[in-house]
Amino acid sequence: MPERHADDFLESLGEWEQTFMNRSMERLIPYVKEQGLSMSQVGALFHLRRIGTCAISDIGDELGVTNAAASQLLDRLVQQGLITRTEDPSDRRAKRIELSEKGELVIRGTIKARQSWFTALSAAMNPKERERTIAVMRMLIDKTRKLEGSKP
Amino acid sequence: MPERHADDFLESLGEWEQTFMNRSMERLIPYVKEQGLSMSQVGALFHLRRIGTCAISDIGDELGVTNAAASQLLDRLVQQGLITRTEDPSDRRAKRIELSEKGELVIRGTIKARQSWFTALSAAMNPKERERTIAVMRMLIDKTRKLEGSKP
DNA sequence: CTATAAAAATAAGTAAGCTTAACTATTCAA
DNA sequence: TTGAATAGTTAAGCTTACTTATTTTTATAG
Repeated sequence: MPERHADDFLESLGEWEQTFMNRSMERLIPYVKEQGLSMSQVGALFHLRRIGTCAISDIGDELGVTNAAASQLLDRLVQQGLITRTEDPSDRRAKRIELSEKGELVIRGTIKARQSWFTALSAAMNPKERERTIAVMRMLIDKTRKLEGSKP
Repeated sequence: MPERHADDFLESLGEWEQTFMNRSMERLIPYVKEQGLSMSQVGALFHLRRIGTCAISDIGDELGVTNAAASQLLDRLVQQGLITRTEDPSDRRAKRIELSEKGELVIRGTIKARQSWFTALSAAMNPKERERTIAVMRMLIDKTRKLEGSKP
């Protein structure tokens, strides 16, 4: 009955998602707050990091908002020195949005905050368990990236 | 060199987190938008579901905001029929905040949206791989729940 | 060269989400 | 029973995050 296996798979993955998110958010929320940022801003920084240097409208598309909204959001990030906004030399109508060094540091900080509980989890496992987990994680990462419509 | 293993563990878990989040957000963002909700509101609903029936101030603590802010946020959710706010019979100063049926449905919808890519992932795996994944996930869930300061 | 399209910025207006401060209602302890 | 503490709401004011509509600059097709 492979059906059963498939259901168990969805269930355990879903439950893991819940557990994972709860743990990660626990530290992320106060960290973002103390950095004086909003969740939207952090979200935008992450999208930017993922898609790399891009135009204003790309961020808007990504976040599902109008270009006007994206322009304003990014403007606030420029003011905080988290991104740079330069003219695209190949099309002077467009702007190139890029993470600044400070922005990269903030992202690293949020990742660190989110993942701060990883070490405790690691410590609660023996080498064999860690090894099995690494193998499964790598497989999942690989398979997920190969899914249709996958982003780089 | 157990050090090496531990590093690999943190790295693969971190990378999985990134991949996972990207995938989950991709569908969550448009879903939340079309429901006419904000990310904050969805976040509040999830906290409420996790901690169960509670007081206004509990939500405030959870989200790291003042009671006034929590009161206003919850008021908007009451207006949308997503939660109920009733007087606590044992202490009439306090209110009992509870998810409504509609709120529960919205939560299920966001979970479904977030996890919509799970089936494609499952399909990309063979039974043996799924089995190994289930075992690892269950172990991770179990160990994470046992971490110090774990929430119910 | 001109008309049109495209990218971004700006203006004006709205709602959400936050703060502090003041206020109401209730509980509880001296 | 009075007085302090607690739970929540309300008011006023601010910023963020959005919208639509308009404007500016640049690119491109005819």
